[in-house]
Amino acid sequence: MAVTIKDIARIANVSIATVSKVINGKDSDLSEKTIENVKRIIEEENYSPNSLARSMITKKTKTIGLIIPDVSNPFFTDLTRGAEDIANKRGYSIFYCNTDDDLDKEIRYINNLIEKQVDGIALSGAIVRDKRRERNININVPIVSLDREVYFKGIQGNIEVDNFNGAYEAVNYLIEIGHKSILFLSGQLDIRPSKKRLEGYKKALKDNDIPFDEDLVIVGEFSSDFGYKIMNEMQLKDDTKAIFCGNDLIAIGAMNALKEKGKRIPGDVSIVGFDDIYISSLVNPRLTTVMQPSYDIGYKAVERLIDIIEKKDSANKEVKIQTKLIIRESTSKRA
Amino acid sequence: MAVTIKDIARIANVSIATVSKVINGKDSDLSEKTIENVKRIIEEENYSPNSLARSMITKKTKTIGLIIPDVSNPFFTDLTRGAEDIANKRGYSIFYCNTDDDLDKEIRYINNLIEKQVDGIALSGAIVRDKRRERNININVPIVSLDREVYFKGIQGNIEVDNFNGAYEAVNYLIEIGHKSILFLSGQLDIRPSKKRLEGYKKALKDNDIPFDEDLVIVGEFSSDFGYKIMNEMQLKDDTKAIFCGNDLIAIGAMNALKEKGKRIPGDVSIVGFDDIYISSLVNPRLTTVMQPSYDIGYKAVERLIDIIEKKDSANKEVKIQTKLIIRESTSKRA
DNA sequence: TTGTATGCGTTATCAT
DNA sequence: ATGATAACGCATACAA
Repeated sequence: MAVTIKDIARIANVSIATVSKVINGKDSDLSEKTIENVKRIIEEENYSPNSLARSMITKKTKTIGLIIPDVSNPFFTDLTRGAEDIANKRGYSIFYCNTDDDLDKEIRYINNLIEKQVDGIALSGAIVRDKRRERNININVPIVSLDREVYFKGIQGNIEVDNFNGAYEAVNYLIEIGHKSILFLSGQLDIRPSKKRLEGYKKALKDNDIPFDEDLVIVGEFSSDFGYKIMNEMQLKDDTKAIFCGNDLIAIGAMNALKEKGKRIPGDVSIVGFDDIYISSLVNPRLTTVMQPSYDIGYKAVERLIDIIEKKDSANKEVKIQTKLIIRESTSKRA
Repeated sequence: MAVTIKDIARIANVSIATVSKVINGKDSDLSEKTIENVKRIIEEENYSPNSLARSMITKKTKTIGLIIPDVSNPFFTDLTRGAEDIANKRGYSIFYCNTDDDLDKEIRYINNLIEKQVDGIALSGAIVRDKRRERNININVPIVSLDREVYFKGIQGNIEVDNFNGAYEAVNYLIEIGHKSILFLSGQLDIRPSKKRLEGYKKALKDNDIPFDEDLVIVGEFSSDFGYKIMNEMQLKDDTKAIFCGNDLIAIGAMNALKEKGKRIPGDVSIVGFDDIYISSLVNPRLTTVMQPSYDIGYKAVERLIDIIEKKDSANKEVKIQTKLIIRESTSKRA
């Protein structure tokens, strides 16, 4: 049996109210002597308050849920780390949950988190959504959505990366260095970031008077496998010497396939990724890419969430995060 | 105000005891009619039980803590994923915590988890330990330690990778293909895995009648930076054409530095890593390495922990996990 | 300056 | 077949 506040009270010869007061620092009207005494006994008895009991009364658990598709995806691992850092700094604990982009699993997690009385949820939704179903689900804690679009009732904030502009800059850069025929290897188009990247791609072409060629857009998954396989299967048109990829994994896969085919990068083909995951600067040649500050995204999302929970809620509930084009070695002027 | 069991009872015109019974499936002696009725109202009212209140009574939170140095380290991200998968499968939630290899932070997390009444903790300890201090800390929930050695009282299980054998096989392989002078770029020697790898390295030399040369062991950190910098600073002895690295990040860093210096891999230098993180098969040349099943490690640790919590505790509390040498392209016969 | 009493939402025991 | 009630460990309003 763990020692409780009652035990401390008994041993210290005071009431539990008194003990409670010193535990919570509300000891302004207690005598120095009792405070010291109680503290000593708490120490001696190795007393640790039961936060469940406390939460029953305060209606706060100092706990939040973080729901993401998969930590193994480097983008989300950094995001997860950022989330934990700010949570810890603010005195919150994180329940972390992987949905594998499965909406059912996501909803089960949400229900579980609500039962566990989390103070709020940071959610990066599964790829395929169901507006109808989501709108019927009542979530009674603050949620901030992260990067992806969700339709639950009561979303209280949104952290969004400027994917449009990120893609625009990347493609524009490719055009600047002489490329006109640019292949776009996209991830699933169901999620907003993909749509925005496609829009950015199109806009950059348009602004440079290059006609859009739909054969140059191939939709797959956000994996190196997709990049590798598609580059193995398909034959690049003679004049397309540049590839813009939906993320770095795709880019790295594509790069590997191309290298195996004897193509030189960037000599024969220029490649740009998206994300700037850890390995992109470790790969050979080092990858030119659009950096998304994934750590910051997690950090800011949770910071925002906690602000909402604690009503420190500032004005703007939409946070837009900018990307940055990192030019490394996988791109070069078109010969 | 959230709807409680009381509200359901009132609306259904039954007692809270009855409602509680249907919630928990203990309805063997309730009439079909009331069961259906209560269920319907629970549905209608969107009732969600408060697990805090439940846990106060059952003394179980169905929650465990996972403490690791850093999710961003690819080894730990996979481990974290494995941990979550089994936890979820068994109906548990995970509090996840990063210590940055800081023992103080680790202990703060442990205390916090205990206050939150976790049913158990899976712990991969910080690098630098403090036996004296740890032995004074009383942890009243089951802990299983993961990969690294810790000294808290009440450790109830241990998942350990056979680092000795992993290193032995790797070095032995290098010797088999003709290498005699093998540089060892080790991570911090404070943790047991590093010590074991060093032992394995030495043993392989010994078994092949190669004298141990302490100049060939360099201790740094488990980062690509270390590998990169050390290979930039130092001059390889003429006859050392093989490097065994404490992990893949070191190996990749070293490989990059060497390539920049004009060395060909594996033509001029053979390199072996440790871990088999995701990127090792994406890098060029693809890295020969000692695979640690990091996902399984997390999975089995938490599985073991839950078994202990639920007293399904089978006999052996020590789980030893085997490594596997993955031969890829970064190694070749010595010319 | 300290203590008493109530209640948080549930489960579990024991009546009825 | 159903219900009344104690108990879990704590915070808080109020009394002393």
